[in-house]
Amino acid sequence: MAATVTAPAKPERLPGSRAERTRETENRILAAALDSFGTAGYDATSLDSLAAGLGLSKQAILYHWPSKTALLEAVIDRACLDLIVAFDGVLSDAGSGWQRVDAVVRAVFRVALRRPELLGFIREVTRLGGDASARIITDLEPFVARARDYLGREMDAGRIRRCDPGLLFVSAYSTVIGAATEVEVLRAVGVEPTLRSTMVRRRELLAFLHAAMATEPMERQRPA
Amino acid sequence: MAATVTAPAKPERLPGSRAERTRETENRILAAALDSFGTAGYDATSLDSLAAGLGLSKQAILYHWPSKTALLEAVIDRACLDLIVAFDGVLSDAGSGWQRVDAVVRAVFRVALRRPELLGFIREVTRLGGDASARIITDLEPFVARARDYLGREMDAGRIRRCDPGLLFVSAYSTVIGAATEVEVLRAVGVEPTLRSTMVRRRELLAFLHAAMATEPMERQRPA
DNA sequence: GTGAATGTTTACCACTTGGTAAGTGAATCG
DNA sequence: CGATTCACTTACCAAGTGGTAAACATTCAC
Repeated sequence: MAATVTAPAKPERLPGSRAERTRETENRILAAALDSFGTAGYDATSLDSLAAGLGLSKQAILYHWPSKTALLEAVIDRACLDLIVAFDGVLSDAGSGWQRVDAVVRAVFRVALRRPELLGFIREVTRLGGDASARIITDLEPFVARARDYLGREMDAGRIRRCDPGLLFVSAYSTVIGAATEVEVLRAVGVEPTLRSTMVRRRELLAFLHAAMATEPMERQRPA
Repeated sequence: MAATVTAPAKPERLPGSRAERTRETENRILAAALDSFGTAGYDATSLDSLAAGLGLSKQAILYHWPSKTALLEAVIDRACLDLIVAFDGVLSDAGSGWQRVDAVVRAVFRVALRRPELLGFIREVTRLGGDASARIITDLEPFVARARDYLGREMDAGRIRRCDPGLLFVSAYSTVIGAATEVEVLRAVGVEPTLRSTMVRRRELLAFLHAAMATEPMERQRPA
């Protein structure tokens, strides 16, 4: 017995103007590419599989971007935009002193939990090197500059141990990204990536960072 | 005028027994693969290019290992062996307390300078995930266990801030590996990877780690 | 409604990939 | 010496790669 499907067979027409629909398509492609690039890796992602996952043909992708590397560049810009959006609030209105570092670390872990592919993608791009790395660095430059300036100001205020802001930034960056993304390494030391352990890890990391950077004793954490 | 080449045209026969020569060939393949996997990446390395760089044909490689993944596994074992060799002395006879961490960090930077592809390869394998990650974790397990035990003992002795040894290990691992390998990120903050800056970076990182981990003030560094 | 722009598909291509099959010359062994 | 094993090469293949060309359907502008 043939089931009578209520929904019509072929329409599947999304609402909105043509421009809106194409923008929507491009967004879907960018999101899927970001996900696959960030988890499977750039080389391991073929345009065919990418398109198949979206119910499109490869040439649909190549219509919106002329080549795979052009798509990569678009994904880089998108990822950086997402990052800036995710951190902008935190960097702007979070209080001064250690609260700010605390807020940033929390934001990183939030991103690592909700959008792990985003951090994985950043790491993947820095691994690819070449033009891709250059582009991501350019995109995030104002971001990095703000962080470095902040660290410099906090040092001047005596709240953070004085040292080279750039190098301190790299140390903190590696530590945070590593703790948030090195799932395999965590497994190696017997830490399963559960939600609970992630929270423990974050607290542990904050203690680590505070001990490494701050000069004042850690303030009381915000009440649970 | 044809130059009279003193060396005979075709012999190029390496000395040693047949077994020795094949072992030599396998070592050369493993070294080249480790290098390419660690810098260009596993996916970006084709057996053809690998063989061409060695003056061999691809099938020569497939003679010694039945597939590319089998070669990867062999390279993983080799890389872990190299790592253990590079660190064994340091972990055994280095003094107690903070000197030991100090010695380990120095060893990591030594490796990062002399054999950057080795650390890059470790990172690449943890990125690949799956069986490869499992294998590297198994290979390095005794190593990690020693490090964790050491951290635990130092905590008991009150020389290192008490916390979860596994998580502390991950933090220290990410920080050290990141500082040693994240060249692109370093460039982003304006740190060019020169020898001089590397030494500064190492000192900076040691201060960072010491502040994060130790309970006692840092001892005088060994005289230059 | 008509024609043009737009988004997408089918068809195709040159090239590279990991891997197989068969052959070859030298080293080794009886 | 002769047979065999060994290390390796040439020849080849099916599958997949990024990318091009052209046809097609839909939507928009007029």
